[in-house]
Amino acid sequence: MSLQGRQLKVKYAYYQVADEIQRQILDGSLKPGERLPGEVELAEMFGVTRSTVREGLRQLENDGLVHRPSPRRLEVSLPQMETLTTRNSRAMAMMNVSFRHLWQVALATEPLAADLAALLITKEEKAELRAIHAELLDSVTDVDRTIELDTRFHSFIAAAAKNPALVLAREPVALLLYRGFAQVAPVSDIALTRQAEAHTHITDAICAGDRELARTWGRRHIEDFWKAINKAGLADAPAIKSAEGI
Amino acid sequence: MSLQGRQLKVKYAYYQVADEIQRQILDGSLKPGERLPGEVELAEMFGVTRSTVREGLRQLENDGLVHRPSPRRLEVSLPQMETLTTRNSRAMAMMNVSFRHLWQVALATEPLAADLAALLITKEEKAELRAIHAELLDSVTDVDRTIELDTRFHSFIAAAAKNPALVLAREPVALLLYRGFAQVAPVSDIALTRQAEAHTHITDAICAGDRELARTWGRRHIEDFWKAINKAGLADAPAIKSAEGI
DNA sequence: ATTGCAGTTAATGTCTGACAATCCGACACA
DNA sequence: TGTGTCGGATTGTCAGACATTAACTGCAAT
Repeated sequence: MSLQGRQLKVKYAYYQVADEIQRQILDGSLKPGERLPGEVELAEMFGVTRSTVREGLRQLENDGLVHRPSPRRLEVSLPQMETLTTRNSRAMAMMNVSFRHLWQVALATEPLAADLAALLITKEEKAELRAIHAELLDSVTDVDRTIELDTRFHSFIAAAAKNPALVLAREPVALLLYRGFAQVAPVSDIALTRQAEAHTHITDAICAGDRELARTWGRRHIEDFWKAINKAGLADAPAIKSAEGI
Repeated sequence: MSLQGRQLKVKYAYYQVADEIQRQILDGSLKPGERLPGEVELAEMFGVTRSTVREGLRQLENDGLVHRPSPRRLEVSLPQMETLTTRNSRAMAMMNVSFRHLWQVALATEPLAADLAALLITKEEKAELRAIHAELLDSVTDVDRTIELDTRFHSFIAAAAKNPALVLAREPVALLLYRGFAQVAPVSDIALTRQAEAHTHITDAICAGDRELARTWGRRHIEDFWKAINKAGLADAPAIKSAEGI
C-alpha cells in the first residue's frame, strides 16, 4: 500500500544536455551575459550529436536561461519578465480562470502596488505616470486603446513599486483582468467615468507620496471593477474565451 | 533621433512550426488531451525536416502545451502548475529578489488565501490540513523537514481557496520565502514556537469557517516572519544565494 | 465480451554527413 | 576613431539511416 511509484525517469540525451547546462547556470558557474561555446563544441563536450545539443538548447532558450542576441552568439541570460508573464497568462486562460478569481487576487495586489509606488516612485516616474493617465483620459472613444492604457497604467505603478516579485505575481492576473474591461464597459456606462476618477485619485495619491490614500483608492478602484463585472453577470465567467492573442 | 528600430525578426522554421501549433492550441482548434500526428507527418505537413519539427516540439513541450505520456504519444495538454511555479521561482532567484520583496507580496497573498480557504475548504481538506499541521508540530528537530511542511501547509491552504490565479501568483513567492526559514530559524529561537502557535490559530480559524480570523492570523503569521527576518538582518538580502535546487 | 499474450508495425531518439547563408572578427584603410 | 572589405566559422536546415521499443493487431483463453 505504501509502495511509492517514484517515476524512474529515463533521461533522454537532449534532456540531460539541457539539464546540465541549466544546472551550471543556476548554481552560478555560468553567469548571465557569459558566452557559451558553439554547438559543435558543446556536442563534443557532451559526447552527443549536434542535433541533440540543439534540441537541448531549444529548451533552455525557451526557458529564457540562454538567448541568442544574434544567431551566432549564444549567451546565458536572465529570464525576461515579459516571457514569464505571457506564459502565465496563457496558462490561466487555458485553465478557464474566472473573473472572480482574477479579481480576488487583484484586490490584494493592486492596492499593495499603489502603496509601495507612493513610497518609492521617482520624479521621472511621476511625470510618466501622469502622462499615461492623461493619455488614457483622451482615449475614451476607443475601447481597445483604453484597455491598453489601463493595463499600462497599473503595470507602471507596479514597476514603480520596485518589487520584481510583485510584478511577477500580479502581471499575468492584471493582463487578463483588465482585458475583461471590453466585456464590462458596454454594460456599465458609468464604468468609464468612475475608472477615470479613480485613476486620478490614485495618481495624485502616489505622486503626493500618501501611501495610505494610494492604497485606499487602489482598493476602491478594483472594487468598482467588481461591481461592473457583477452587473454584467460575468463574475464566474471565464475571463477569456480563447487564449488567442496572448 | 526618432528612428524606431523595430526588431524585424527573421522567423526560423522551427520557430514557425512551434508558433503555428501553439496558435491552434490557444485558439481552441486543438484541445487538451487531443493527440497530435507523428513527427514525420508533421514534417510533411509543414514541409520541413523531422529535425526541424523536433526542435519546434521541444519548445512546446517545454511550455507545457504538449507533452508525451510516453515517447510514442504526443498530445496537447494544459500547462502544469508545478512547471510554471518552479520556472517563476527560478527566475526570481536569479533576479536576486530580496526577503523584503517576497515578504511584501506574501503579506498580501497569504491572508487572502486563508480567508478564502475558510470560506471554501471541504471536510476532507480540513482533515488533511490538520494532518499536515500535526506533522509539522512533530518535526521540530529537523529544519529541512519543517520548511517542507511549512511550505506545504501554506500551499495547501491556497489550494483550498480554489483560486488558480492565486495559486499561481503566490506559489513562486512562497516557495522562496519559506525556504528562507533556514536562515532565520537559527537566529530567532522563538520563531519556531511562534510559528507553531500561528499555524494552530490559522488551522482552527479556517476549519471553523471564520474568514476574518483566518485572515488576521494569516497576516500575523507573516508579520512575525518579518520580525524574524529583520532580527537576522536579512531584510534586503537576496532570498536565495544560488538558484540551485529549485 | 473481456482479458492475456505474443508478433508485427511504426515512431521515436540519436547519429552521420552535408550545404548554403550569413554573421564575426580581423585586418586594412582613411 | 571610424568605415570598408574579406575569409572563416557557425548556424539553420536538410537527407538519410538505424536500434529500440511502445503501440496496435489478432488470436487464444477465460
